[in-house]
This record gives sequence, C-alpha cells and structure tokens, in this order.
Amino acid sequence: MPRMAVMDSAVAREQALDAAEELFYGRGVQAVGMDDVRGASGVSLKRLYQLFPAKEQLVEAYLERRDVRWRDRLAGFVARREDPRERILAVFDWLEEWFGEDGFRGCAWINSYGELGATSSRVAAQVRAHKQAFRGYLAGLVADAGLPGTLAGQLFLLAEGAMVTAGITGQTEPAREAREAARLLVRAG
Amino acid sequence: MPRMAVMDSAVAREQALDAAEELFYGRGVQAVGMDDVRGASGVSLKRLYQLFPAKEQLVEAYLERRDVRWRDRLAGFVARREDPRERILAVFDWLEEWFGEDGFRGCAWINSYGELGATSSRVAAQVRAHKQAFRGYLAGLVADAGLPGTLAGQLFLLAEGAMVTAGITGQTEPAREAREAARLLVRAG
DNA sequence: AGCGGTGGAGAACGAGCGTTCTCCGGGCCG
DNA sequence: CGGCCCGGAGAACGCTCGTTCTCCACCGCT
Repeated sequence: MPRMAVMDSAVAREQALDAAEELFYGRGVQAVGMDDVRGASGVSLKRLYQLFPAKEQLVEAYLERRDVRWRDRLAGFVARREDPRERILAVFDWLEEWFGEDGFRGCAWINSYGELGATSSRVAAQVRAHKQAFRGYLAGLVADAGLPGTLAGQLFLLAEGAMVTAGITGQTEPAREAREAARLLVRAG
Repeated sequence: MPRMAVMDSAVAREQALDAAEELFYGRGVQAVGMDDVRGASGVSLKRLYQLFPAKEQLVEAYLERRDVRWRDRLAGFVARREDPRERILAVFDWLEEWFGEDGFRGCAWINSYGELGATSSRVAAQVRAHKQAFRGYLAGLVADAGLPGTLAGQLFLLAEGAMVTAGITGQTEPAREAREAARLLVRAG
C-alpha cells in the first residue's frame, strides 16, 4: 500500500519546510546546516535528501512556500477593507502588524538576497519575482482606486524601506512613517 | 629605521582594504576567503593577520572605511546646491548616480546585515550606526529647509527602498521614483 | 519463525576555509 | 664575509558542513 508512504512523504516535507523556514529566516541560510534542519524537524538526513536533493533546493522551496503565504496573508488582510484608498493604506497597517510579530527579522527575500544574491542566480531570480509580484499587487490596488500608475512605484519604495528599516532596528515605527507618507502621496495623486 | 616599516604597514593596510572592499561588496563577505584577499591585494597572509587579527576585524574595517567615504561623497555632492529644498532632492540625484556605477550591487550595509546581522552583533551594530548617521544627515537637511521633522523619516524610507530595489533589480529608476515622491512630500510639508 | 526491504541513526568522506606554522631567501649589521 | 632578522610563499592543521555510506532495528508477508 504505497498510499501511506506518500502521505508520510508529504508530512515529512511539511515538517522539514517548517523547521527550515524558522531556522533559515531566524539565523540566515548559511548559518544553518542540514543537520540543524534534521534536528529541528525530526526528519532524517536520508529522507531530507530524498525530498530535496541538495540544500539549495530546500532553500528554494522555503522561499517559494513563504512567498505564497506572505502574499496571501497580506491580500487577506487588505481585502477586509472596502474603500479602495483605505485598502492601499491597509498594506502599511499590515506591515506594522507583521513587524511586531515575535521573531520578526526583516524581509526574508531582502535578507536572502544580501546573503546569496551574488552567489546563487536562482535565489536572486526568486527574490526578483517576489518583489515584482508585490509591486504588481500594489499596482492593482492603485489602479482600483483610480490613482495614477506612478504612485505604485512610490508606495513600493516606501514599503521596501519600511521592511528593511524595521528589520535592522527591530521597531514597528517605520510602518507608521511609511503609512503617513503614503497617505500624503495618495491625497496628492 | 622603523619609519619605513610603519609606512609599509599603512600601505599594506590600504591595499588589503581596497581588495577586501571590492571582493566583499561584489561577492558577499562569506563567499570571499582570506586567501582571495591575499591574492587580490598582494599582501601576504602573515601580514594580513598582523594587520587584522581575524577576518571579522577586516570586515569591520571595510564597513567602517566605506561608511566614511560613502557619507563624504553624498555630503560633497549635496553641498554643491544652494537651495535647502534642492539639497534634499539632490540626495536622490546622487543615489541615481551611485546606482548607475559599474559594479553597483546595492547597499553594502543592507547586504551585510542580511548576511551577517543574525550572526555578528558587531556587524549588526555597525549597520545600525551607519543607517542612523544617514537618517541624522537627512534630518539636518530637513531642518535647514525649515520643514517638519517627520519628513526626515519618510525621506529616509524612500531612500532605503530605492537602494534595496536598485540593488535587486540593477536599475537606476528607483532613484527617480523616490525623488519624485520626495518632491511631492516636500511640497506637501 | 524466517526474511526481505524500508527507514533511521550516525559515522564517514571530502571540500572549503580561517588560522598558524615551517622553511627559505634577502637585506642589514658587525 | 658571516650571522641575524624580517617577511613572503605556501604547506599544514582543525573545524565546519554538505553529502553519502554503513549498519541495524523493525514490519509485513509467507
């Protein structure tokens, strides 16, 4: 009955990714060994290498899954607001919530880019794709609000600056500063 | 005559730092070995370890020297403008110049923070100090223009967002987008 | 009960690299 | 000219870590 083995593989994969995400995000990719992932996940090394033939693939899977979840969480939060302009500002409210979470250590993609961007072209491409998706999402919000397209890039830069600054300082305040700037830019637009 | 030896040490130190800066910035700190620094600088390993007892100290010296130079270059560019509001916008003009330079790979401190922030508290502190100095510089420009203090944080976030985005995409455009947003915020202030 | 195969624990291997050591040549002093 | 010290080249050492291998316990089947 291979059904069971398949299920176990799926479970092991999730456990491995859960552990990898916490460790990679919290300490940096290079500071975490495959053995650390094994220890934290309970998935044996043999199985880990069956699921992810090399560490780089585990890293890619980690960024990929986090990308989907991150954008879903943001979109879910924003969708609760009705007014199109409020939705734009809600992005920054969500950032503030995120920055305040336990274990927040900045943007996983910006951090990974600093760590691996010069070495791994695949990671670099994933980071670019993630940022482009976020920017595209903002562009959609701006268009829905009937505001000029140039605003999207400006909001994007504010959000990126807030993420990087919150990551470095450990404070949530950058989200409020960015929100206030966004409010002024929306009003001016 | 120890005079000569002292001079040579100073020269060797500069050569080592020149090579370290190019390599660390271009490829990331962890991807560069001490032997690479030796090869690129012509300074022998023995001498390298006399000047910098461990790699971490070389990294610190690299960030320290680059910090001074970076802020001097920015301040020098901005000081050429007379009008206080123009000086604020000149910051973003300088960013555009910087982004367009050969070998530009984003902000050295943001990248280093992503790579080492979770591991080395000394590097993390240096990054925070650099960013705080930059923010303080912007606050001075804002005060000189008689604009409200809250503007400084907003301009800072725009600049950080532009640096991180230019680093990831390799384009200079974020500087112009940030400049336009800054112009609107200055006008609104 | 015997047995084949699956999977886990952890040793083993090999590469990379930070750091130190050894050896040697070349200039300076008596 | 002979001994001495400074510094360079690069081998060596020890550790980490990605990846693979070995061995063994367990589980289902006949």
